[in-house]
Amino acid sequence: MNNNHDLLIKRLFPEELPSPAELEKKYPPRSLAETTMVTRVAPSPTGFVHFGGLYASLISERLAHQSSGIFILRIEDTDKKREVAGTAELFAHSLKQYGIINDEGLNEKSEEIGNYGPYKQSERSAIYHAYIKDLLQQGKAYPCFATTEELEALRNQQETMGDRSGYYGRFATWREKSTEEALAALDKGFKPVIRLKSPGNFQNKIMVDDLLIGKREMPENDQDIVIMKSDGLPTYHFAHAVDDHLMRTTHVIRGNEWFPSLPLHLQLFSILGWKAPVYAHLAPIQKIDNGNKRKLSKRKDQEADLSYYKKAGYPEEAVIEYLLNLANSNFEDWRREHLDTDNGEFVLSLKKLAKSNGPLFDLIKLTDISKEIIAKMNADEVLERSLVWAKEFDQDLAKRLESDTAYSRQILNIEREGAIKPRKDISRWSEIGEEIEYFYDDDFTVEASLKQEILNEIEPNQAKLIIQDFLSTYNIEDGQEEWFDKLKVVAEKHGYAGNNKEYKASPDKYKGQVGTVAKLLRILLTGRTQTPNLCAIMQVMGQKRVEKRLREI
RNA sequence: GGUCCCUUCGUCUAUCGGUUAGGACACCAGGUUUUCAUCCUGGUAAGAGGGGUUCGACUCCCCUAGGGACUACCA
Repeated sequence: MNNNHDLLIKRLFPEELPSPAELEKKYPPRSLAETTMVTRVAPSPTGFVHFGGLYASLISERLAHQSSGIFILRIEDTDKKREVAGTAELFAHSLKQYGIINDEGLNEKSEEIGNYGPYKQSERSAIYHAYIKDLLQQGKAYPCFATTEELEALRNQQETMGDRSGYYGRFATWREKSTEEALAALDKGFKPVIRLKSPGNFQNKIMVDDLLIGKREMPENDQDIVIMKSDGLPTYHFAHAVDDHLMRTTHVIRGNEWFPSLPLHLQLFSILGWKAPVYAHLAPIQKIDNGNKRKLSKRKDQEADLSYYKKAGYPEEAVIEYLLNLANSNFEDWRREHLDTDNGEFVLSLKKLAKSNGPLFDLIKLTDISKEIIAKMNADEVLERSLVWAKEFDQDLAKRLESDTAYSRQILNIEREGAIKPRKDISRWSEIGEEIEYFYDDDFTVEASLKQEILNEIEPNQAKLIIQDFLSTYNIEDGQEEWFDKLKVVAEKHGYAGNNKEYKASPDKYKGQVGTVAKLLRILLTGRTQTPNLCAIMQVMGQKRVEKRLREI
């Protein structure tokens, strides 16, 4: 009997495996202070980076580094069916782009760093097998040859009978099978999964503790869950326990979809004889759909995919600040008091993390934050970053920006550097193209209808005279005040009030007010009715261009 | 069905038994500006419902309702 049991284990794991003791030695406890946190983010590489993944990464990284700790990127690629090649690299790269630096695991150069690796679960098979073999030897796990069909049938039966579904208790038939039966199944070429022989009782209540949710009572786990799939790879649950123990993770920060598995995970740690990490289960970012909230979903919501923000051209720090805002609502107070401080200096508090069931994603708030952030940038930065964006997503804009970078820089600097109130009208790089369009001559036109609109307000011949008079005194060097004074003189000469108050006081005395004259210039120069400061625009455009456009009347 | 979580302005949230329930975004109105974007001032707007406990409840307890998660050889 005993011999057969050994034989079974040998047939299951013929390879040479390290012992648990050796692994303990190879991955020793980190010599860190009590308060230091070791955190990790553990995405599964299924083709894209989820917005929520960035959120969890941000929180984990900040907490680790605020405590002089370690932040790890581990790749959970145990589901070979869903894996999409290159996602691990994409994740590492994205983290880096958003300024989230991991100390261990895959870095943005696709190198693995750190002494607690490998950090890809598919490369850790020997480690998982070592522990599974050990559990098998101790009789705490067993092979199960139940087929998918059998399990399906079991589920159906349980459902109709009103039983809890799952592989547990009297339903866990392979738990009771003899070693010989297992060997026979093996002989027939069947590939088993390995199940945990759960010592739990569903009737027992255990206390679980979560940093965000608090202490809660939950039933003990009695499910003989699969710890190793028939392809030899571990399931999430088992890999989590092994990896977070061996990597010496102190705090597991993850989505609260895992909260129901907590009794199971605690049981795994206990069976393996390890101290469980501290858990913090994060509420997922949600979206409203037909009046109901639901998690952001890759399939339905483009904003679930991080690449959406890149393509739309939101600056990375805007996304980060939005996320910080969701994480700690006092972030915006901090931001008001520290206008120019890097958000890295904000101290993130785990305690202040919302306990709600998940905030709704708010694109408008992101936009607002983004406008503030871009407004603070200088022209060089705006040029450089919009150019980087344009090269990837808008070739025409890139060409335009590069055609005369000094000119582009001047355009982007209008009402920016040195301005008391810098413009806050750009929220994403994708808006720059339209914003600066009219400064370039290649396809500049004034729509006929627009021209007509102003010529209905100012009679055409008079408009010509106004332009003539204006150009006769206009000097490109004129500052704001001089410029406007001259405009007023011209306006008044032609029967327009010099300011709105005068006009309003006696509208009958005037044909209009100086704003109407400005509108004439604005339309001829830019082809639109709303632009930044006209004087500044003209200075940037230059004497020749201004004259040419104004004479196009 | 079972287990568990959640519920304050439209949205994100503050309040940790005594507040005119505060802020931010959004929205509306007024003001400043040559237009717009700003900026300034003001405004609309909230404790799911019902029971307790208490001198007093958004806050503590219970019930109901609504929403969410999990219930795989997916994570």
